Amino acid sequence: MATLKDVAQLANVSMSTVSIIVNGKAHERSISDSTIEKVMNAVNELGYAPNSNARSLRYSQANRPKIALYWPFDTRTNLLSNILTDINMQIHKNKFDCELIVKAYENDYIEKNSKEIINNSFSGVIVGGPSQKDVSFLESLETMVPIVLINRSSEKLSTVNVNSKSIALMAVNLLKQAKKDNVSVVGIKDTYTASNQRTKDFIRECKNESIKINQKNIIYAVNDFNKGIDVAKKYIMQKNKSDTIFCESDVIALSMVYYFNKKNIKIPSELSIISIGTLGSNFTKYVTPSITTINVPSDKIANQIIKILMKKIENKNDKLPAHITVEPELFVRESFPEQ
Amino acid sequence: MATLKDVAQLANVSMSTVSIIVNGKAHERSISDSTIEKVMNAVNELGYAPNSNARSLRYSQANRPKIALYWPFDTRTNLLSNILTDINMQIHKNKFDCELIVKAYENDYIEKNSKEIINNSFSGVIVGGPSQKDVSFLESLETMVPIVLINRSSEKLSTVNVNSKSIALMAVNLLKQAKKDNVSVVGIKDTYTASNQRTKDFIRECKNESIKINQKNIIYAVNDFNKGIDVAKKYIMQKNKSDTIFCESDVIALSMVYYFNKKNIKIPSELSIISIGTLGSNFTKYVTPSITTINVPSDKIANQIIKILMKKIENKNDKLPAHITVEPELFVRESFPEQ
DNA sequence: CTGAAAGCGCTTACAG
DNA sequence: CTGAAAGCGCTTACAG
Repeated sequence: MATLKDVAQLANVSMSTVSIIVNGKAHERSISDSTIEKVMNAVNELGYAPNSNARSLRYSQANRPKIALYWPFDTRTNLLSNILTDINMQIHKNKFDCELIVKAYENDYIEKNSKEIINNSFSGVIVGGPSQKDVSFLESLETMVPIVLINRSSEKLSTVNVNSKSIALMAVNLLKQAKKDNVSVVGIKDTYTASNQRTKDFIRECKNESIKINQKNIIYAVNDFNKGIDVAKKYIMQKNKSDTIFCESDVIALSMVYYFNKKNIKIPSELSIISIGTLGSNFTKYVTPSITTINVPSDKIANQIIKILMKKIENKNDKLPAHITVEPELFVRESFPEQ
Repeated sequence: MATLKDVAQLANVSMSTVSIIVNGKAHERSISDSTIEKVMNAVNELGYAPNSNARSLRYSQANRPKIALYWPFDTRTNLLSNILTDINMQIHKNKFDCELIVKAYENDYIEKNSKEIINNSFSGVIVGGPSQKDVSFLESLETMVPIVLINRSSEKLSTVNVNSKSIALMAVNLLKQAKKDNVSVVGIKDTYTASNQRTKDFIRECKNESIKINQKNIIYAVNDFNKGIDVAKKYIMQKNKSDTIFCESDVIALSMVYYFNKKNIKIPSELSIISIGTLGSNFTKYVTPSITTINVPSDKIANQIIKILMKKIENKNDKLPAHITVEPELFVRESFPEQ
């Protein structure tokens, strides 16, 4: 990478002159046109780009903490988009004077980013959507930088999780109130995480309350907007199907409901649906029928993440990982019968 | 802000020692426990935080271009969330080795951020959702840094816009094919922008094609998920209502359709609906009935933004603002009668 | 109109 | 076990 010095040498002028020209102050400082030309030629020849770190250092620019949000780069449709928006808002609300840097990473390969994490380039790191492998890697890192995982568990790193058991209990309560004792389940197929914790918790709580779930009535699907169609088809083909579906993701539930409408299956009279919500509650509120969801509250998650980081950045001695659990939010709507 | 030097002085040790300890290498370098304690006390007393610019400079860390995305901090539900996700993806796809920094700003007050923009702290700046005032301010800035505005027009700054006229033409074509010659319009009420360009364009094109729009059949509403309810109520109360609605935002269209369903107004046989789509096409695809939308393609917009910035960062001489127009995408669905 | 020098805050190779 | 010094790349006040 060419530096100011290189440019100065090539153009046969001093570094000051180059600096002035590169910063667009040539005329203000009445640099001669010939010098400007010489310098700009050198700049282009060398492909010079100023080093922003040096610049910022020189400017003694407010040394704001830098927070990095690592984000699997192919994530578009889930919780993470909301969380990013909410992190942005919470930084503002908490008047946290920091710089938020969004870094895409590839699942299973967050180690490629290890150098910048260890180097303490950041004052805090938030990791969304890590695989098991990514989590293990991050845990192995010898770094002072506080790392917060979103919806993952770890002994060593801080975590903010939605309370998976609460989700299960909320769902089970709804079932009990409506006297539903037999449920079909739609779970998410995920390559990168030992996912399905929420579905597992739900299944366990159902057992506790003697709500029946036939193994054959559990359908797994990729968390994709279109997959609800397949899921609905599979559901319809089931023998001994239950009249109730618990769905791990509203992303799937949307198209599922659409297909049931098409097939004239009446919701909720013939079929009741509860879904976990990750999209933000507005997206399931105005479909017909509106979908009863137990929502993962991205705003609360973002808020807790920011609080943890602010605290740990404030107090370096606070080395213990924080583990915060956030409660889900129930939205009772038309897809599930009123008690 | 305390520096390493301050800590060293207070702890009565050299800067090297402080640096080693602060970086967690105390044991590896066998620093005595008493020294560690002295230093950590000083660190805490002064609230020392390392200057990451100096650090990065010292590490000669890859001097990646920094791209700042300015974003009105209260924006949650519209296009911008998608664009951020897409910018992230496009950076990856284009193998653009840069740092993406997300900065929240308050509409009408982007000037608060002017210093960091002028300083060349960034190699490129993307601005989403600026008000007229913000645009004027940015235009007045004497800076070498390329600035790209999303969906705004400017002579001086680069812009990436969805082709508003194409949207209008697509909508008008649908109307003509379906022999609709009388339309109601739902427009967005926006505090910060001379918005409604799209609605204006649509109205103009309708005139060109002799499609009637009664002034009384134009309803304005804030772009909020719940506002479709009010809009639908107002529509229902209209005298001489048309049997077709053109809606400027799918955010509004969702709840509007929901309310029409409730009131048993049959779509599309009694009432046809076309909406501009900003949410991403999946969100209007699986509501019942699915909504015909003309979508603002956030992926294409993001792609163009990144291309402009890559080009301008590559070639400093390229000072002329780029003006890129991106074509909308039509999704014909159930809310509008098949031709 | 242009240059030499100081210094932003940090880390590391080296010396002791 | 700890310190003095060099240097990362830049900008600016000063000198001429």
